[in-house]
Amino acid sequence: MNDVPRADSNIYEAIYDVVRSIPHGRVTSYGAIAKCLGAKSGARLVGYAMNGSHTVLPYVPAHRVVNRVGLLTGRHHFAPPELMQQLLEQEGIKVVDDQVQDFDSVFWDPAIELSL
DNA sequence: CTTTTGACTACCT
DNA sequence: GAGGTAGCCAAAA
Repeated sequence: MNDVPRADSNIYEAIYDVVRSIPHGRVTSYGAIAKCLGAKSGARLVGYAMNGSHTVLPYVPAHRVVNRVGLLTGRHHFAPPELMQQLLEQEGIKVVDDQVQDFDSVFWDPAIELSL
Protein backbone atom coordinates (compact mmCIF):
# COMPACT_ATOMS: atom_id res chain seq x y z
CA MET A 1 0.00 0.00 0.00
CA ASN A 2 0.99 3.59 -0.32
CA ASP A 3 -0.12 4.99 2.99
CA VAL A 4 -0.68 3.78 6.52
CA PRO A 5 -4.26 2.83 7.44
CA ARG A 6 -6.38 4.70 9.91
CA ALA A 7 -6.30 3.39 13.45
CA ASP A 8 -9.90 4.53 13.86
CA SER A 9 -11.27 1.40 12.28
CA ASN A 10 -12.77 -1.09 14.68
CA ILE A 11 -10.88 -3.93 13.05
CA TYR A 12 -7.53 -2.41 13.95
CA GLU A 13 -8.62 -1.64 17.48
CA ALA A 14 -9.65 -5.26 17.85
CA ILE A 15 -6.31 -6.47 16.55
CA TYR A 16 -4.36 -4.08 18.76
CA ASP A 17 -6.41 -5.17 21.75
CA VAL A 18 -5.54 -8.82 21.15
CA VAL A 19 -1.86 -8.07 20.62
CA ARG A 20 -1.72 -6.08 23.83
CA SER A 21 -3.31 -9.07 25.56
CA ILE A 22 -0.35 -11.27 24.69
CA PRO A 23 1.30 -12.31 27.98
CA HIS A 24 4.90 -11.39 28.68
CA GLY A 25 7.31 -13.92 27.22
CA ARG A 26 4.76 -15.29 24.79
CA VAL A 27 4.14 -14.93 21.06
CA THR A 28 1.29 -15.56 18.65
CA SER A 29 0.69 -15.70 14.92
CA TYR A 30 -1.20 -13.46 12.52
CA GLY A 31 -3.58 -16.26 11.63
CA ALA A 32 -4.33 -16.95 15.30
CA ILE A 33 -5.29 -13.32 15.83
CA ALA A 34 -7.37 -13.29 12.66
CA LYS A 35 -9.15 -16.42 13.80
CA CYS A 36 -9.77 -14.86 17.20
CA LEU A 37 -11.45 -11.97 15.47
CA GLY A 38 -13.85 -14.40 13.83
CA ALA A 39 -11.79 -16.26 11.25
CA LYS A 40 -13.15 -13.86 8.69
CA SER A 41 -10.43 -11.29 8.75
CA GLY A 42 -7.50 -12.44 6.66
CA ALA A 43 -4.20 -12.97 8.42
CA ARG A 44 -2.79 -10.35 6.08
CA LEU A 45 -5.05 -7.77 7.68
CA VAL A 46 -3.41 -8.44 11.02
CA GLY A 47 0.00 -7.82 9.52
CA TYR A 48 -1.33 -4.81 7.70
CA ALA A 49 -2.74 -3.45 10.93
CA MET A 50 0.62 -4.05 12.59
CA ASN A 51 2.11 -1.73 10.01
CA GLY A 52 0.34 1.12 11.73
CA SER A 53 0.69 -0.29 15.23
CA HIS A 54 3.73 1.88 15.95
CA THR A 55 1.54 4.97 15.61
CA VAL A 56 -1.00 3.70 18.10
CA LEU A 57 -1.06 4.09 21.84
CA PRO A 58 -0.77 2.40 24.16
CA TYR A 59 2.21 0.61 22.74
CA VAL A 60 1.45 -2.51 20.72
CA PRO A 61 3.98 -5.33 21.27
CA ALA A 62 4.15 -6.22 17.60
CA HIS A 63 7.40 -8.05 18.27
CA ARG A 64 5.31 -10.77 19.90
CA VAL A 65 3.45 -11.33 16.64
CA VAL A 66 5.15 -13.63 14.16
CA ASN A 67 4.06 -15.81 11.29
CA ARG A 68 2.62 -19.28 11.83
CA VAL A 69 6.02 -20.97 12.08
CA GLY A 70 7.52 -18.47 14.51
CA LEU A 71 9.47 -16.64 11.84
CA LEU A 72 10.09 -12.93 12.38
CA THR A 73 8.74 -11.97 8.98
CA GLY A 74 7.98 -8.42 10.09
CA ARG A 75 11.31 -7.59 11.75
CA HIS A 76 12.29 -5.37 8.83
CA HIS A 77 9.42 -3.07 9.68
CA PHE A 78 10.91 -2.15 13.03
CA ALA A 79 13.01 0.97 13.30
CA PRO A 80 16.14 -1.09 13.83
CA PRO A 81 15.42 -4.46 12.14
CA GLU A 82 17.14 -6.21 15.02
CA LEU A 83 14.90 -4.60 17.64
CA MET A 84 12.22 -7.26 17.27
CA GLN A 85 14.61 -10.06 18.11
CA GLN A 86 16.13 -8.07 20.97
CA LEU A 87 12.76 -7.46 22.58
CA LEU A 88 11.85 -11.13 22.28
CA GLU A 89 15.12 -12.20 23.85
CA GLN A 90 14.56 -9.69 26.64
CA GLU A 91 11.36 -11.53 27.46
CA GLY A 92 13.13 -14.86 27.57
CA ILE A 93 12.21 -15.94 24.05
CA LYS A 94 15.12 -17.45 22.18
CA VAL A 95 15.44 -16.32 18.59
CA VAL A 96 17.92 -17.81 16.14
CA ASP A 97 18.13 -16.72 12.53
CA ASP A 98 14.81 -14.83 12.76
CA GLN A 99 13.27 -18.05 14.02
CA VAL A 100 11.61 -18.31 17.45
CA GLN A 101 13.00 -21.30 19.35
CA ASP A 102 10.53 -23.53 21.21
CA PHE A 103 7.80 -21.69 19.35
CA ASP A 104 5.24 -24.28 20.35
CA SER A 105 6.10 -23.68 24.01
CA VAL A 106 5.84 -19.89 23.90
CA PHE A 107 2.95 -19.81 21.46
CA TRP A 108 -0.10 -18.03 22.84
CA ASP A 109 -3.42 -18.61 21.09
CA PRO A 110 -5.87 -15.72 21.71
CA ALA A 111 -8.76 -17.81 20.39
CA ILE A 112 -8.19 -20.17 23.29
CA GLU A 113 -6.68 -18.06 26.04
CA LEU A 114 -9.27 -15.33 25.66
CA SER A 115 -12.10 -17.85 25.58
CA LEU A 116 -11.32 -19.26 28.98
C1' DC B 1 -16.87 0.38 -8.63
C1' DT B 2 -12.22 -1.76 -10.07
C1' DT B 3 -7.41 -2.44 -9.19
C1' DT B 4 -3.43 -2.90 -6.32
C1' DT B 5 -1.00 -4.15 -2.23
C1' DG B 6 0.34 -6.26 2.16
C1' DA B 7 4.39 -7.93 8.76
C1' DC B 8 -0.29 -14.42 5.95
C1' DT B 9 -1.79 -19.27 5.13
C1' DA B 10 -2.82 -23.45 2.64
C1' DC B 11 -2.72 -26.19 -1.18
C1' DC B 12 -0.47 -27.92 -5.33
C1' DT B 13 3.29 -29.30 -8.41
C1' DG C 1 11.63 -30.20 0.47
C1' DA C 2 11.24 -26.09 -2.27
C1' DG C 3 8.84 -22.95 -5.28
C1' DG C 4 4.53 -21.32 -7.33
C1' DT C 5 -0.40 -20.30 -7.18
C1' DA C 6 -4.59 -19.11 -5.03
C1' DG C 7 -7.64 -17.50 -1.29
C1' DC C 8 -8.35 -14.39 2.16
C1' DC C 9 -9.85 -9.23 4.05
C1' DA C 10 -9.37 -4.19 4.39
C1' DA C 11 -7.87 0.35 2.87
C1' DA C 12 -6.24 3.67 -0.52
C1' DA C 13 -6.03 5.42 -5.30
